[in-house]
Amino acid sequence: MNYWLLKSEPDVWSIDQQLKAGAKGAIWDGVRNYQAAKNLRNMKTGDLCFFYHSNIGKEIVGIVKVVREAFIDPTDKMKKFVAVRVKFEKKLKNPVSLENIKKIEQLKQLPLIKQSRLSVMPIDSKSWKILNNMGNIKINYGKKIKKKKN
DNA sequence: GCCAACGTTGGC
DNA sequence: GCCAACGTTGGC
Repeated sequence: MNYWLLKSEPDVWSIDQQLKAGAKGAIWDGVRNYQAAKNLRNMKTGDLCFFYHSNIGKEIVGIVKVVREAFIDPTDKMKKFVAVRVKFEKKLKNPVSLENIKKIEQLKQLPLIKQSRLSVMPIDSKSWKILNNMGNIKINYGKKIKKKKN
């Protein structure tokens, strides 16, 4: 099983829209970058992907599962690029922000940080675990805790 | 095949 | 809204 990260601008396609798409899932199309497309081609049914909101939010908000492996992107007239189908798996209890990811030494090597424009990327299993923990357990990442007034 | 010009993505 | 970092395109 391999792990991935998919980026989407939430005003174009968000985790909530993915949720509404239900068990059949939705096509992940529109990728027009060879490196990203190569990653799509390497996805296998059952692989898990983080769902990242770019631009607005800049955080990992959930997890989706690959339910159909790469096929010709129906929106690509040239028929050069591929799409996959993914279904909603879950939302993270605490979205993991880019800001916090950057604070973790082991995560600084991720393409998310190093290649900010790549929209489909592999996530090694160690990083996957770290990010999952960050998403499920509330941790204070070096920020001062806001004290309650009164 | 090189590279300048242009277009796009995405963080800030 | 700006701009850095990429990717792509097209003239040569």
